[in-house]
Amino acid sequence: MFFGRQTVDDGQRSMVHGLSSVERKEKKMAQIQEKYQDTYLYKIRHSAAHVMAQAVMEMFPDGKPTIGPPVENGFYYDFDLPRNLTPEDLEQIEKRMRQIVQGKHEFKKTVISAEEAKKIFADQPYKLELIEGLEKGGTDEYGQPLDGPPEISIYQQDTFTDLCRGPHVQTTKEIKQDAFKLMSIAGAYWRGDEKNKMLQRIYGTAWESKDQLKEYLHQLEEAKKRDHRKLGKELEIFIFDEEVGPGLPLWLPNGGILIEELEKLAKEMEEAAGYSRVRTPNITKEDLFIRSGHLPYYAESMYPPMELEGVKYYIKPMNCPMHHKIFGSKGRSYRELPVRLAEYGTCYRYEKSGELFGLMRVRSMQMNDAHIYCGEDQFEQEFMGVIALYHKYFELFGIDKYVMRLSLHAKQGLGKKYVDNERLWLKTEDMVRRAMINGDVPFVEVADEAAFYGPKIDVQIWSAIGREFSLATNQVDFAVPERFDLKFTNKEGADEIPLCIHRAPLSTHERMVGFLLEHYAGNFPVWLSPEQVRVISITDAQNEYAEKIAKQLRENGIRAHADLSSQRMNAKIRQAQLMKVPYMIVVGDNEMQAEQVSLRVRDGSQENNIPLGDFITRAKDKIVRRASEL
RNA sequence: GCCGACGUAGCUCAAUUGGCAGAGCACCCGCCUUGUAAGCGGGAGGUUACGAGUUCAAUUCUCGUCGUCGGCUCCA
Repeated sequence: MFFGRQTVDDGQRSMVHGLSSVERKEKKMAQIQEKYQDTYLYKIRHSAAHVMAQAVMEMFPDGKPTIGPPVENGFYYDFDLPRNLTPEDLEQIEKRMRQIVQGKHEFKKTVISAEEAKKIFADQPYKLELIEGLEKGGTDEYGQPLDGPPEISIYQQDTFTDLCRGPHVQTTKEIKQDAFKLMSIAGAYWRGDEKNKMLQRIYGTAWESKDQLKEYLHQLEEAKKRDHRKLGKELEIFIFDEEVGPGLPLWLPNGGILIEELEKLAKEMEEAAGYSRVRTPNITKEDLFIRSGHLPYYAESMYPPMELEGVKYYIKPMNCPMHHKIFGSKGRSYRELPVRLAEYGTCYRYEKSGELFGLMRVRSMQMNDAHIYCGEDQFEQEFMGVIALYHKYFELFGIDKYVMRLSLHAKQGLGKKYVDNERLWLKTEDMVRRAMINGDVPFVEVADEAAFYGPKIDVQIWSAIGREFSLATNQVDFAVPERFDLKFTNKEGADEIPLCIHRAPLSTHERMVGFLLEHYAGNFPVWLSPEQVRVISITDAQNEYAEKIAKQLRENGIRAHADLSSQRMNAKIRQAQLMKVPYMIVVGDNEMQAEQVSLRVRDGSQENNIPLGDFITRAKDKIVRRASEL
């Protein structure tokens, strides 16, 4: 299991659906997520956060504590402190925490009134703000919305008192002094709002035993090995260059192959699913984005316009408006619906500098985009057709660690973040919800995550180091087609506005390749491997034979190179293994005389003296089937 | 964008309190001709990210710029 930090305390604003008859991983994940708050581990972590707060407040009596919840794998606490923390401070705090937990101090809960609470925390402005939230009943102590006014309680251990609803362990001694560790210092905005003051956050991890902690730290080390940024460099997939610019990846030849293979896959699948391919320009007049309504919502993350002869042009951050133009370029009958327009569109988004993250978050991207225009009666079938496509891809890649998230609007965002039409929001959200339930696809609902023009299903995945991303997306658009005056003639001969489904099952090339690198830890299946076969000669007496074999493989559509260097065979094999080449063909005098080859597979197994023709048949079969096995 | 840390050869990393910038791998040359994860020797490779400042002297200290990383915010 591997959750993003963000998802853990989402308990109140998310709901889980369609779990009854399905045995997928999401079910387990969702259940674990729901139950986390009832676990002993949760109490340990919550209590460790309080102990940490005590240690920090002893060090900085003038500091102001804010909130400190458990999160996945650990806990954090945010403070407003007179000076910035250093790594040395962290050591001190950790040392002091060990003393405190040894003290076997009891966690004592006291239920109090808002008035009493305000007295106790009179000199703690952040706590007062939380108490007011509790009093009004609008939000809990973490700022999450609540249904009614909750009971207000405090927890005390040793010298430290915190506003808290618990639960906690009995005494500090239950936090094993060798089973927790402070991990990092970070900045975090008060209440997660960038307009607020930036606080100092300390992240820690805590477990039931020393061994569990050790295991967790080991897992972190292992995860770093499959970080796509590290693998991307080692396997020569992509680079970033300072002079080219941040977030603008350069694809090396090996990366180019991955992209070509993904694109080939998408084209095959989309053709089979009845899509038509279109091509659209990378820049467009400002007018297009004014009409689409993107500009007010998106301007900040768009590259600034270039002005020529008094006309402003933007680099496109998305393809939809162009596809809308294609749909609207002629009269449409209900008979030709649904119209499915697909394009691997290249887009540019000016993500803030601090948001960039390897290939997972970039500024130039090639999107597996398509827009489906359909009537309302066709919606469910089309929407579920897209979900089916997702499942086909995920099965092919063996992706099972994901959550489908129904991203909804939030009432307070209407007219700001979201198109101001509550009726259509509720209607389309319900359409998606019903489609998912009818299709028996498990999903979670999360408020305030929709696109500005409609609800969507996002497929959430986690990078090797645990950061959460939307990989694929399937969105409903009930607003923009109207703005483009899109229509079709229905059976009754009247004009009707189509619904639009935006979808990107294979995400962007950037995020998909980043994800796949981590997913396979660089061990791509044969069809995706940039180099499928490396032919290794044992001495240079076989070089000519090796080259002949490589040529023959290439003529059969297999990506093969011969390693004719004068190194020892062992070194050549090592290099091929490090580059994670699935097949190594080894040829020495024996093979050359018998006109055969010896095969070493990436997993270490070997088969000696087989006819080349047999190997070619086998390799081609794996490639054509896009087999996951070697 | 915000808080913090970091930036040394193509890559991974060294360099005691400021005192001539090093190693392994990769690369080039030579030797070796080898049976399933590193054969041996030699050579070349650096304006220590960039720009200022302090100092007799700066990779080392200070400031700025750029970039990367851990988070926050935001997101395909």
